[in-house]
Amino acid sequence: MHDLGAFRTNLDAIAERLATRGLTLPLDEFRELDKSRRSAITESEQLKAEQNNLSKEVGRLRREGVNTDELQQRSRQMGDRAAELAKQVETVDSRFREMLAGIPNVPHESVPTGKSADDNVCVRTFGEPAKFDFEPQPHWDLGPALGILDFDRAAKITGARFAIYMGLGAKLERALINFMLDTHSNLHGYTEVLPPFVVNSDSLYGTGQLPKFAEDLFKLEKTDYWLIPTAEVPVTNIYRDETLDVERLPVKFCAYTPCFRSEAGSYGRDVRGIIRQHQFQKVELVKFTKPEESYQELDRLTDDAEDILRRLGLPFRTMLLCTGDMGFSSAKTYDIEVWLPGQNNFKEISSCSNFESFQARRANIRFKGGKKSELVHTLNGSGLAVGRTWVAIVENYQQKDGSVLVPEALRPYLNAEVITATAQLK
RNA sequence: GGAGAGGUGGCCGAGUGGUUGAAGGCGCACGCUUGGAAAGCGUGUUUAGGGGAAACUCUAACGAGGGUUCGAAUCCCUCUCUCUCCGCCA
Repeated sequence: MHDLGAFRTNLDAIAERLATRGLTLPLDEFRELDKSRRSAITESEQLKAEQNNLSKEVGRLRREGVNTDELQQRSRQMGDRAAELAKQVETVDSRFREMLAGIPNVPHESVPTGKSADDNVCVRTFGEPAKFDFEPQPHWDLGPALGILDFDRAAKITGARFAIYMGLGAKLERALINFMLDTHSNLHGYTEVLPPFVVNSDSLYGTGQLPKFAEDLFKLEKTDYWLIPTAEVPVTNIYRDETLDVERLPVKFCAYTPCFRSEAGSYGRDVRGIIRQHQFQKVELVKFTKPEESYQELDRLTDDAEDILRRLGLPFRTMLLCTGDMGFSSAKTYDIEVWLPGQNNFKEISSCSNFESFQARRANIRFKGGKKSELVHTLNGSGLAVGRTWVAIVENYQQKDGSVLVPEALRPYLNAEVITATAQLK
């Protein structure tokens, strides 16, 4: 959500920046709406002020025993007209807010202009794609063969885009969660939180999923509850409608949660394997910072996420997203893409964004140092998507016989050095 | 799920339908006082929106939303949240 005042005064400059996202603002309509909104407000408030005065007059006269029938009637008529106008204000105002709420964040000046993912800029790489003296298999072949992944039975108990992890497959997922949480909380200074996995509409509005992206979410019937699509929602909303003491900033949280996404509109994309599931696990990093520190904190957050991949010895590249490829609420985003030999390609495993005050304004999260309170900047990034990390390990550490070597850093968590075929699934 | 109690400013806590945006207290800020501090005294201390260069001014907000009334923190209805007891339950 944009700031109305700033939006109004810098309309042309903002429109220009938004154009780089491929968005054309209806400037005339906006100005027209703004004008009618303000004149409606002025008119109805003036009327209301008059009516308030009349009411006071009535009160005074009645205490003196004067008959006020006529005055009361006038006041009533005035009140009715004021209410009518107030309704008009409400109509214009809600149309205005709707419009404002539907406008994405303005890209930071350091974001490259571009139309699609093709225009993203690689800012660094780590490691070299491993060379195999055999044909590396995709995880959807390796997993079932090892008896650690079962798609068919998952489809039976639930449906498409669900999976069962078995044996060391399940343990690997759990080991990764623990490894990531330990690394972030013990080494990177994040406070671990375990939030609700179900949230209300206000929270989704606060982080920007609602009202625009309801179709991407699962809603619980007959309630105002939704399954979270990411830990970003409950964790960012921890401080909704609160003012933090400036001394506490930056606040850094890491959280493990399952995530649920309807994946409406992604039919045919990543249909094989566990790359794109309705339910997946993620460890998320969330920060609340002072405005002047948010970009430095974004770089650190991205580095914290990358650190997980470095420790696991997984090759990756970090992409700075161009204006056309960024998410709705973001002002700047880095995607970390891990190398997947089974698909001979890089695949997004983390998305680290600075939302500046865009979410904070919607969620009303402030900080106070001096006299005046100010909106915080919010940031988040995956640290990392656990399912895709699982895939990266299985595919990068696969051996000729179909077994999977366990990365050094993970062995204390898994109590195994190699994942070999077992008869877990039959 | 059943029964009861309650949601007022940063906090505590008043509030007979009518100059109550809200007494009083605490806290906080500034000033006076002091060698310095404490105490004391004085002033100030919500947010959002409209108008204004500014001083300032108007509107709205006492959990949320409706209603009654010339006028609602105060009366009525619905919802919601918190607490206590009972039931059920991991």
